[in-house]
Amino acid sequence: MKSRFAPSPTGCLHIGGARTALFAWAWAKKQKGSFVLRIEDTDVERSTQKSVDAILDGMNWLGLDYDEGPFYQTQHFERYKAVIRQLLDEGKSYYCECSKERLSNLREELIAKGEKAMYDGCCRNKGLSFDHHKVVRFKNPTNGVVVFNDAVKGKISIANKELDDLIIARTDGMPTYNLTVVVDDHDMGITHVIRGDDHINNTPRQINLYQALNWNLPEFSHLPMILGSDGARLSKRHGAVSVMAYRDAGFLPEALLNYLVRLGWSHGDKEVFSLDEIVSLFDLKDINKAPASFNEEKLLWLNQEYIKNATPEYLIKHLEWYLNNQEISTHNGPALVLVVESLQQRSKTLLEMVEGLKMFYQDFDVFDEELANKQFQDKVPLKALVKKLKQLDTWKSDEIKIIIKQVCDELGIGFGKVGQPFRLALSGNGNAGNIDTVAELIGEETTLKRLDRAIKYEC
RNA sequence: GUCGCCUUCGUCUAUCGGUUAGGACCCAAGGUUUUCAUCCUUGUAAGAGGAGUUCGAUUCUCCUAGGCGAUACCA
Repeated sequence: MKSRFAPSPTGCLHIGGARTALFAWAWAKKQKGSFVLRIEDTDVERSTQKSVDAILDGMNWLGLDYDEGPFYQTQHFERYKAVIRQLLDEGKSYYCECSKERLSNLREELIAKGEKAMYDGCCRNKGLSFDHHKVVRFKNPTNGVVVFNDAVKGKISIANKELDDLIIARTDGMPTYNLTVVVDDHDMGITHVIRGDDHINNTPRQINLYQALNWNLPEFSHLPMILGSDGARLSKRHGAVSVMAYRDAGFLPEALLNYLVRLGWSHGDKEVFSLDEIVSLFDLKDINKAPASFNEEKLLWLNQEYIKNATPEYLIKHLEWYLNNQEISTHNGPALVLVVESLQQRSKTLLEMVEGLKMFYQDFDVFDEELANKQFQDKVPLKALVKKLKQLDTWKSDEIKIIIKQVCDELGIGFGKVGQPFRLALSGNGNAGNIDTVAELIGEETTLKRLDRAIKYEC
């Protein structure tokens, strides 16, 4: 058994492509088969090396490892030419000299008449010979019905009269998509073609090609599309569509993968799947037929679940990228493991976590004005706090907590009246966890320094 | 326009003819908590519409509507 992911390098790896890759990958792993990565770069006009790299990076970040490839279609030109030659020799294809103008006029005419825009077979029986201005068209059967059993959609049938003679080689000799997929899927021994359902309409054409070549058909699985929140096909205007943009936004790859696998697939009521569980539980028969809308809130929830349950060490591994990016050094400060631990329950993304850990390693310039004017109005609690903290022997969170309580008791005020300004004094923005833990981690010197600054703050 | 595919809470989904139609996200309320967050409890909310088939349809069939896709010398 062998499946493949076959993106065209005309942009980065996007959400939809990643899910297609994930499903093809999961099915191959589940079947103990092989997963192939094939770059479909026959459109040399639009394909770029940058896109190839972006796709590879995305696959790598997601952890979708391939057993074979990456293969590049541009390296298979000779093979495609040979197949086209064979089709021509066997009378299953022909040269066509119709100009693009004639074709577009024809299209307009047909549409105006309310008919389906198709090539009219003008050159089909002309017996034209090779020349550099001609394309090669495949003689699609003119009658009968192509029927195939899609593993997710079920039985699909399209009449041959709805299909025209498709171009398999351009005027410059370059083969086109429908020919190259068939040739490569056959040559590589792909048994399961798993792709987006925008390819359903191409499938009967490809099946006709398989048959003309006397090749065995693979099994087809057409995945429903991923839509944006407005029901339109997911695109840039819905926000981030690139996989790497989610990395940049602080998502863990397994959270994204978990979210993606649940888009169009389910296993009872189970929501959280480890990579191993995805592989062992995945089944093509559980894939939905209907398109699904991308919902970032649920992704965020999953990401938080993963952050909460990960080990600090694992998070640090991922955090390093953001830390380097923002040039944050964590060497002069509390142990990163402890800081990360203190932030795990309160970070939806790694980016939030980075924001939260800054206060332990960097000083801030100003207090949040609105909060400071409120919290630092009354300096008495802070002054009392400082006085007592200075007398502390061991700088430990439980000791600090006791002191805060003492201040509360002495002044006859609630914990919030002391804890809140204390929190703001240390963080600058009020975003911090257990204040005693934070104070312990931040250290005596810095804590007292920041408290002093808070006391001097002029409302 | 034509062809194809699709249609359960706002969103992701369960249900393989008989259920008070279940779970998750979101939202709301309450509890725990030193704010927030976490955690716990509870709540709101769905079978596109219409015909059949059947003792019984969310589930099977057909029609309509809507959505998406394809109609490229893109993939």
